[in-house]
Order: sequence, then structure tokens, then C-alpha cells
Amino acid sequence: MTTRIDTTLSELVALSVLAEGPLYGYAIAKQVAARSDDRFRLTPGVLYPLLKRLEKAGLVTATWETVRSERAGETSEGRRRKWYRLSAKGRRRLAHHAAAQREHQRLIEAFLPPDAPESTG
Amino acid sequence: MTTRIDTTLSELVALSVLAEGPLYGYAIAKQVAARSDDRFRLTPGVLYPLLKRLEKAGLVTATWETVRSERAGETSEGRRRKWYRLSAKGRRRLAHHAAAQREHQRLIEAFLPPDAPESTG
DNA sequence: ACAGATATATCGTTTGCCGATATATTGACA
DNA sequence: TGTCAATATATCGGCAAACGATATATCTGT
Repeated sequence: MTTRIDTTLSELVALSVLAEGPLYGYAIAKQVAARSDDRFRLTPGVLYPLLKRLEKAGLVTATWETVRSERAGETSEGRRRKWYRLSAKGRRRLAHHAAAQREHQRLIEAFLPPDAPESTG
Repeated sequence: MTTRIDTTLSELVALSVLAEGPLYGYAIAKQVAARSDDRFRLTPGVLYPLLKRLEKAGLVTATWETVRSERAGETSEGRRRKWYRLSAKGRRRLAHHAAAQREHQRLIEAFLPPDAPESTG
């Protein structure tokens, strides 16, 4: 098998943050942003299609939650949250992705100019 | 500017091998394969559209060469080779890509499980 | 009452990898 | 001399996925 030129980083980061516990979609995006110092962003147009793929592939399982606010009481439908939990299969996939990423990074080194050490003069 | 989730690795590796001197398309592909221990491959369907993009973007300049074989002498058209040379703009782009890649890799670390050190027991 | 954050989701566009296919030249070997 | 693999360029259609825009609704703070 040949390493793909094009890696699915979004899948890696989503599975990665889910490895520490179940999260709902919006929280996944926030977590990814936080961990990357706000430089990787899972925008809605990326996030929800991705989660749908992950669920379909059996990498995560999902359950709905309805949050009723104290203010609104029983008068409203409440906010919907869809919680995602990493499956055993998802955990294996994450491990595979992580290994592949490390290998990937090692290979890319061969195409980067050598690290310039601090100037000694 | 936000780091793209989807990085164009093919562009990086092509520019990278061209940084050491002009090459023609096929040679670029061979060089990329060689440097990556045959794990990154620029297949024709990737390579030529890529080179067209690079040329159009002014990152490389191209010149045709016609190689006449000794055997065939003047009886044949000769094999065509299109040589690509990194432009100043291309060199800047490469430097930018390299910096972005290093930053990219640093960020990804935050999503990989900690390196397991050699077992001490 | 209102604005902004939270929360989910879809849509069309664009990008670009990928495998297959096409065409031609050249070199090695029988 | 014939044949095959390697060299060399290039295009095509299919497809996966990122991206920006848009839509809808709820909740919180002022």
C-alpha cells in the first residue's frame, strides 16, 4: 500500500478529541480549535458531513440529547445536541491514523530544507 | 490566515525537488519517489495537471528540449522533454510551504497520542 | 427587546487526487 | 528483426472532500 498524498486530517482531529470522551458536534469544533490554538477550524460545512461519514462508517456512535433551559422551563422544545462517542473501531482507526501521520511527517522531512540551527556567529 | 486543513503536499514535493535544479516531469516523479522511499508517487494524472498549475501560477518556467538518439540519428523526431525551472516566486512559495508544513506538523502533534518512550521495565 | 453565542444541518462550487487511457520514443535483449 | 519494458508527455471522467454561504432554532447576557 502506498501512502496517500492527500491525507484526511479532519478525520484525525475529530477522532482525536473524541478519544478523551463523548462530545457533541459543536463541542468537537471548539475543542479542535482550542487544541490547535485556533488554527484548525472545523466549520459547519466540514464538520457535519464529516460526522455523518464517521457515523456511517461505524467509527462513532451517536445519541440525541435535549437540553431544557431553566428559563424556558417546560414551555420550549429545548436545544438539541447530538453526542458522539468513539467506537472500538474508531479507536483502532485513530491509532492507525496516528501511526500513518507520524510516518507521513517523517517522509515529508525529506522534502523540507534542513533545520537552520541558531546562528553561532 | 487560518491553516488549511487540506494541504497541497504534491505542490510542496514538486517544488522541493526542483529547488536543486531544473528537471523534466518524469524526472520529477522519479525524484519524489526516490526521496520518499517510493511511498509518495506523482502519477501522470497528478503530475501533469500539477505542473500546468505551477507554470500558470508563475512558480516554474518551462522549456522544451528535443533529445535525438544516436541510434535513430536524424531520421526521427526525437523524444520531447519539458524542463521545469523554479522561479524566484516559486522559491518563495517553497519557503512558505516549508514553514507552513513545519507549523502544520507542530499543530498536528497536539492531536497525536504522546510518543510512547522505550519501555524501561 | 435585542444581539451574539450556541447548535445542527444542507447546498452548490471548486479543487484536486486517482485510475485509466492514449500516443510516441527509446533501450535491451533475443 | 521483433518484441517488450522503460521513458516521456498528456488528457479524461469519476469521485471525495473542503469551503463559503445559507437556513433554522435555542439560549444567554444586557
